[in-house]
Formats: sequence, structure tokens, C-alpha cells
Amino acid sequence: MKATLDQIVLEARELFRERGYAGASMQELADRVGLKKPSLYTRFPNKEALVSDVMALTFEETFADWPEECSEWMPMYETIVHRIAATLSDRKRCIGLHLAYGVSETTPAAAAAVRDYFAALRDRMAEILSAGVGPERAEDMATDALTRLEGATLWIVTAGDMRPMERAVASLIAEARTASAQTSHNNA
Amino acid sequence: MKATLDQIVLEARELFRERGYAGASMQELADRVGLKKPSLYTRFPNKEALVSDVMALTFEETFADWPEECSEWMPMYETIVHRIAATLSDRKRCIGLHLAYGVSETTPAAAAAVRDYFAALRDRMAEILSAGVGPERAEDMATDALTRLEGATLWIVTAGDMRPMERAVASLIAEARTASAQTSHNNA
DNA sequence: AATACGACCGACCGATCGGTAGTTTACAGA
DNA sequence: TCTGTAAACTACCGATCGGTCGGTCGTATT
Repeated sequence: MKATLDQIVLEARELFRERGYAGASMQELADRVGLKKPSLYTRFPNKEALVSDVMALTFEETFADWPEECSEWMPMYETIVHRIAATLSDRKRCIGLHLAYGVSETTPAAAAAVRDYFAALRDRMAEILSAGVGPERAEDMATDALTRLEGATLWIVTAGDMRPMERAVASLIAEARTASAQTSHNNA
Repeated sequence: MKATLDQIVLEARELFRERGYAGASMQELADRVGLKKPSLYTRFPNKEALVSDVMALTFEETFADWPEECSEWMPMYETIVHRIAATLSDRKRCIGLHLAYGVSETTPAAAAAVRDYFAALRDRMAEILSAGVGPERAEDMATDALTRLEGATLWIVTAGDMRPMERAVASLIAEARTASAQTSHNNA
């Protein structure tokens, strides 16, 4: 095998991130991994099938080497917020957001994969937050946290400005602390 | 003229919003406005040139029938936040964000148009906020407000969920009020 | 040595892409 | 009524799109 499956998925992710779903071509993916186009179709039935593998890989990477469940929630929340922000700042754009806008009803499997990715990410963050701020507020807080992290990529993409992302990270962590303090106070 | 320039730009915007820059084709735009493809090229030199017209139209629409400058800042800020949120909720996605991700160094004029659009929008919001929270905090607050509004489209696009957008609007307005109160207090 | 198989590739498919050359049509002004 | 002009048209360009066909090659099994 000239290229492993993981290499292809990694390169596909980079291509989707740069050019979006419609703008990414199987020909360029083949060129990047050093294969001819027909060889790609021995591994993937079609272009759309790449998307779910790309999202699955991205989710796994986000939670690679994840600490034990017995850890305290606040360091865990800080870690995941920092990891997401670091990836977005590093790659200059969000592959999930680009695909979310790029897929449509003509690519239902891809749309489902993107939807499930963000739902799973939100659920994992809500699970962590739940230990600190209670289960009622956790899901909304996780959703809004992703809203701000993803939204901050707008300024990276258009102007190369990282400061909105830095402010988002700082205020998310600060808000989690205050929310936790209020919850403890209410429970006391 | 079978179709006015404005009709074409309006339809181009809808097409870009749905399919992104790469996914939108001149053929489909021609079909939608009831023209043949070559007729489009009598009005626009190329596909890329549509982008700046689309963004200009969108900016003008956002500030159509804008109240006099002598108005109080808080109603003005509420109005613009509500207008942006209403458009995003209504169209289910943001044309600016879709284009921001969709254009690249191969379409520099389009990239510049999108960058300038968001910069101008942020500046107008900062100008309004400046009267309430002071010029130092205004620009960051305006930037972060757009971050949250744009980010909230993620959940509309992927899951049809409007609640994150509603929460973003509510908390933006609430934060503007508190920030204003703090500023008044400091000045007093 | 015969066989079976997965990885790979050259050549090709119909369709569509952005864009253009050359021609017709409709209408305004003289 | 004639004429100039702009808008729209038919027909086409080379390139690229996602995807497929038929076959080659190396290797592992028997």
C-alpha cells in the first residue's frame, strides 16, 4: 500500500478544510497522497463517504490521551476548550464548520456525519460541565461555548486575527468558574 | 432587460448562501434569473465580481432605514443585533461566513470584499457601542458580538436549532447594559 | 508452479465548470 | 423609417468534475 487509510483521511480533512466540500476534488486528494484517482475508489465508495471518516478521526483526536474519568471537572473543561481553540487557531479554520455549510440535502450521509460530530462534541463538553454547574445548565453552556469558539474562526479566516479566539477562551473559562461558584452556593 | 442588476445580485446571494462560492455555478444563477449564461457576462466580468456586489448589497440592507444619529445608543444596538440575528435565523445560514470560508487566495478580490464587509459591520457596531461603553471596549465588544451571532448559525445549519441564536441575542443585549452601567459608574 | 487476491493504474465516460465568439433581437433617437 | 446600440441569444471552447472499466502487478497461500 502506497498510502494508508489514515493518511488518506488526514489529507482529505486538510483538503476539505482548505477548499470545502464542493471545492475539494478527488483528483487533488489523489495527487496529495501519491495515488491515482481510481485507487481512491478502492478504499472509499465515493467522495461523500470521506466526510464521516474525517469527522470520526477529528473527534477521536480531540479526546486522544484523555485523562481518567475520576479527574476534576474544571481542568478537564479547560483542557478541551484549549484543545479546540488550539486546533482552530493552528489550522486557521474549522473543518466541521466548513463542512457544515458545505454539505446539503444532496449529501445526506455527510450532513448527518457533521451534525453527529457537533452533537457528540457538545455532549462530551456538557458531561464535563455537568459536574461543575449541574445538568440543567450544562448543555446550553456547552452549546454556547462551541458557538463562540467556532464563531471566532471568522476573524481568523477573514483577517488573521487571533485575539477574538483568545478572548473567547478566557471568558469561557471564567464563566465556567463563576457558574460553578453559583451552583455550589445554591447547593450549600 | 429581462432581469435587473439588483435581481441578479439578490439571486446570486441566495445561491452563494446555499451552495457556497465553489458550489454555486453561473449556469444555475442564469437559470434562476431567467437568462442564459452569456447574458450574465454582459453585466459581470466574472464569477468573482459577484461577491463584492453581494456583500455591498447585504451591508446596505442591514442599515436600511437607519434611525438618525441623534438617537440613543442602546435601542440602536438592540436594533442591529436583532436585525442580524433575524436575517441569520430567517435564511438559516450566513452568506458572509459561507463566503469567508469559500473564497481563498485564488479569488483575492472576493476575499477582500468579505473581509471588508465584516470589518465595516464591526466598525458600525463599535461606533454605536462606543457611546455606551466607551471607545476602548467598543471594538472588542462588537467583534465578540459578531463572533457569537455567526457562531450560532452552526446550530441552525446542522440541527435547525434556533435557541443558541436566541440566547446569544439575549446575552449580548444584557452584557451591553451591564457594561454601560459600569462605564457610567466609572465616569461618575 | 499454479492460483487467488488486493492494490494500483491508464484510459475513458457523460456532465458540468467558467468563460467567449459571433449573431440576432428589441428599442431609443434622428 | 432608418440606424445605432445594448442586451440577449446559439453554439462552442478547453478544463475539470465524480466515477468506472478492464487490466497489470506483487505477494501470499496452497
